[in-house]
Amino acid sequence: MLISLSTPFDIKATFESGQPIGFLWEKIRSNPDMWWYPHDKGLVQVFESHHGIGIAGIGQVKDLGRFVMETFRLSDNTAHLYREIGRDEPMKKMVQNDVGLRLCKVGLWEALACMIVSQNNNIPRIRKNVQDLKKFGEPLQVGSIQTNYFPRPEELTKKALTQCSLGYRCDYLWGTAKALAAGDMKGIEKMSTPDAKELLLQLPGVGPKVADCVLLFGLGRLDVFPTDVWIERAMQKYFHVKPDRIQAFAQKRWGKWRGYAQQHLYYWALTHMKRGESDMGKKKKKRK
DNA sequence: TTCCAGGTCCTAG
DNA sequence: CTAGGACATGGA
Repeated sequence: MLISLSTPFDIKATFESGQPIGFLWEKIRSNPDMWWYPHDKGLVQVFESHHGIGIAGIGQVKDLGRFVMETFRLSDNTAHLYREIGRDEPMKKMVQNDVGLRLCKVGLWEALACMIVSQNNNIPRIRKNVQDLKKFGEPLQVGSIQTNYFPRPEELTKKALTQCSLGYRCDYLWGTAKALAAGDMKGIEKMSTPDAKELLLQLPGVGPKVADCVLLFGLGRLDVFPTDVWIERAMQKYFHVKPDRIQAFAQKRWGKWRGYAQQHLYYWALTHMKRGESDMGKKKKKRK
């Protein structure tokens, strides 16, 4: 089964813009423009073809269409929403520069695991940590491809986690896995965004930033604006907004689509800004 | 050797 | 309630 997309889809921007999907999916070494992930009893592949973007189900993949629609949010009217959030500069140029950047949805647990691991960590290592976690999921063989499903919370053990070099995040992830296995997040999908956030904040290792990311990438809520160091720097540089004003500003300017605005701003910062670029003083660490 | 990385937690004031 | 440091790990 093969799906051909007509909407803009930039593989690199989508998978390498710091979203959980880019940490969870695997990239083929010989072809950096091909990515895959286990689904149902087979694999879903995304790749570049002569006609544009192709998405294929390899092996037994029952509901490929629905999975693809949900994961890549293909029913979002991006043309309309980009017009809305891109009314003025500089967001206009940021959105137009990355029109093919898809905001992707993964499972709640997968989003939690990725974002807990991401704190005070760098993107290449986050990816490595998340891929290491897959060693503890069920194996899957499709043709010559050998991979694993991402492990369910109840499949993890404390001992297994300590083998993933997660550092101090290990205890956070273990605590969160136990909470999910115990059903602590039950019903969160149907809750309002503020209520869902309050519930997420109960989990160990989940603060405001991780909670917002989980709301955005794991629950598909667009009415959040996750703010990390990059967003702070970019908001200061491009919008002259100080950290304590970011939330109010984003809500007023980009409204219910601010999750999309955030992702484009983040990717812009990632690809256009240097590390220390900002007029805000950075906090320094001291020796013990 | 020192600094940094899509932050959170804990403590002191 | 707010500010500041600790927290593991590995790459530059």
